[in-house]
Amino acid sequence: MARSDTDGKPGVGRARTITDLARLAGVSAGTVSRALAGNSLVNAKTRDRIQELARDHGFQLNRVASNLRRQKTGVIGVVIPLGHDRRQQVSDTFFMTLLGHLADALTEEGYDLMLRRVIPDHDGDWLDRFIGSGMIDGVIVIGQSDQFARIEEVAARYRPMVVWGNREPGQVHCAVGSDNRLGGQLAARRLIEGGATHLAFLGDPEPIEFAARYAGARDAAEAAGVPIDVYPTHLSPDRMAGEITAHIDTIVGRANGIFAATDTLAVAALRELRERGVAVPGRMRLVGFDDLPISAQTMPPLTTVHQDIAAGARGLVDLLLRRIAGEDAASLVMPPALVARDTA
Amino acid sequence: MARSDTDGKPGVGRARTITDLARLAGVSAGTVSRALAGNSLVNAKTRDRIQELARDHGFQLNRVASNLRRQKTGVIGVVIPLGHDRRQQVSDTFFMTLLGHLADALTEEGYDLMLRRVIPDHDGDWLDRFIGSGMIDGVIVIGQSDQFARIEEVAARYRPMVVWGNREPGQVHCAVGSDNRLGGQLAARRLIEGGATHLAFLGDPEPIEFAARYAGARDAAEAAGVPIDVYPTHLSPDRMAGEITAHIDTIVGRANGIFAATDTLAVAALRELRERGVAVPGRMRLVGFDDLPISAQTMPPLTTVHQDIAAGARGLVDLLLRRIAGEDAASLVMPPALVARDTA
DNA sequence: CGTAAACTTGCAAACGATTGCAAAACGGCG
DNA sequence: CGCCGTTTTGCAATCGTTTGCAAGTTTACG
Repeated sequence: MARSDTDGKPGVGRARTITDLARLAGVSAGTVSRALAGNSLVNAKTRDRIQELARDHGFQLNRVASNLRRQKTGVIGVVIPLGHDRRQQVSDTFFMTLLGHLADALTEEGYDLMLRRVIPDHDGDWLDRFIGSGMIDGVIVIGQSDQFARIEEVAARYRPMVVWGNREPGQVHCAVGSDNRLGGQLAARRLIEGGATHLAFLGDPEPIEFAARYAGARDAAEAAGVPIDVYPTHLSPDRMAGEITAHIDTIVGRANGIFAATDTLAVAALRELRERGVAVPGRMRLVGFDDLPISAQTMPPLTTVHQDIAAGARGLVDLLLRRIAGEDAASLVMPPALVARDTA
Repeated sequence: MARSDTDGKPGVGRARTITDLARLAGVSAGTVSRALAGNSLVNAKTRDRIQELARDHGFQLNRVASNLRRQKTGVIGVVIPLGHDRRQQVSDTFFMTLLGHLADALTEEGYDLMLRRVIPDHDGDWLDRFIGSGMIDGVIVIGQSDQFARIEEVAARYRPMVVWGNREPGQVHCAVGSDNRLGGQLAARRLIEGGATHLAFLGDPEPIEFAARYAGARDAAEAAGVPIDVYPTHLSPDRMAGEITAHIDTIVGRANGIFAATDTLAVAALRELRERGVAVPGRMRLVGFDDLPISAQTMPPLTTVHQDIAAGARGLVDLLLRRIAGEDAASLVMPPALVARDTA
């Protein structure tokens, strides 16, 4: 890679390596390294002189070499496993928002973020490969997808890992997530208290998080002696719309309360209902899950179960850093909260 | 880091370095390296034997060492500069969606993605520091923010960089983005053709992309002899709501057509209007920009200017890879398209 | 002025993989 | 069996920093 020698300030070439800088300063490479690190072992005057020299020559430490030598990278891996047919998950608003907050929290702590999207079906080794690369100091897994078993297996021998998702009794891996079951209970209870006598669960009950939401809703429904039906619906934008359209007439015929596994689904359902002239919440009550930014903007504003995404991100980062430090941090389950707006 | 020697298959320890593997196979490290790389210089039988050994011992190549030696990392940096008071940009839906598609496109090409969020005001050296770290083979800058000059300066000496944003005449850096000015024209023309006689531009006209959208709208407004006022509004969720509430009464009093710089703003405005009982599009016409997934879900569905985000991401990646390969790829300006829904 | 203690510096060995070059092994053929 | 041309392999240098250790330089103080 050719590089002009006359960039930067006039008459001042760029210094590429610490050795270049050492030559310029008339000291050894070791001293330069210590000077740049602010190591107190080096004479204050020399240190300042070298740091100034580094600035003047636009010197940037080669972090790859540094990482190799120190066996630490200052990079946290964030991996999103895409289970079967959940292709679009990466652009799912919830995950994207979580990712944004993760970026914020990690930046705050001086870490870089390496994002990797994997399809476990194509690459059974996805977690080991990431961890073994030596490029990251720890890993955050966003969503358990259908990889619960593999995550457990890896967790048994690799400490610096935390997972966004559900916590099962007796599970090994450190997870951060909402109490999905409780959230489901809150949602269903709200619908029932508002007068709903027949519930519909809108969403794919396969993924473990959604399964928990459904289980919670069923808890509440059974306690109140109210029936609840499942209407499986995918999250990917291309399939979602059609599936909801297909479901909605049946739902309107049978139920008077909908619990959507996600606000994304709830918003779409709300639109379908209003297009058909079904009064919300008059004729049909509706509760979502997530409390995305859009949810306050619908007409009428959506009643939903709030997850504090920013707090979740901070929790993930906090636990991970503690595990990197060797501490044996435990899982974190965050209580969801019902946000009562106007759809239920 | 202590590591048990009995992980994996029974009786089979883990091999950490290529040298471990070499010892096990009874060959030299060089041969193992070549075998794993599938290099034809090594005997086919030896190669297979070594690869099997690697599998059995759960061997993972240390990519940090490999990167250092090869002077290539297989990682692309994605950096989001947050200009003054655009703190929340990272969680802005548009950027998040773009990021998701970038992750897809880069994964497709076998690259990893390193995400970095920077605040240029706090760190004037943000671009050089990222580039000089040696950790990335190229960089994608998401949004020019108020850093146009610095990006230009860096582009003059660093090739593998592409930027999402506006293209100015004579600009050095390689950009991919929509023709914002044309988009603005489309929006304003639509409002005017629908009968609007006084326009309002909702959004911060400072960032260069938004400035271009406003300029386009003014082109169309002037051509039609229609006045257009600017109502500066920030994008960060905490400030946005209040500012829009403050603006909306004035707007309703003076104008009958709103061009919002972003769908996010449009959706919020739509809500305010409906809350006040202002008929849309009857009394007030409204056009947004971006065509986010939500925009089709509002009531009534939002008329907006569509940007093909997925295509943009592919364009960014494609151009970057060509530049990494040494080609001198030029900027890409994508035509926006008006999506006529029901608000104008 | 001598000596011990306290600072500074340089040297050289890592970190783990890749690769040019030379040596060794192999196969074919006269 | 000897020689030559191919394959295969090993050796050792290299990528750029960091850091333990030893050597060199000051400083302090009796």
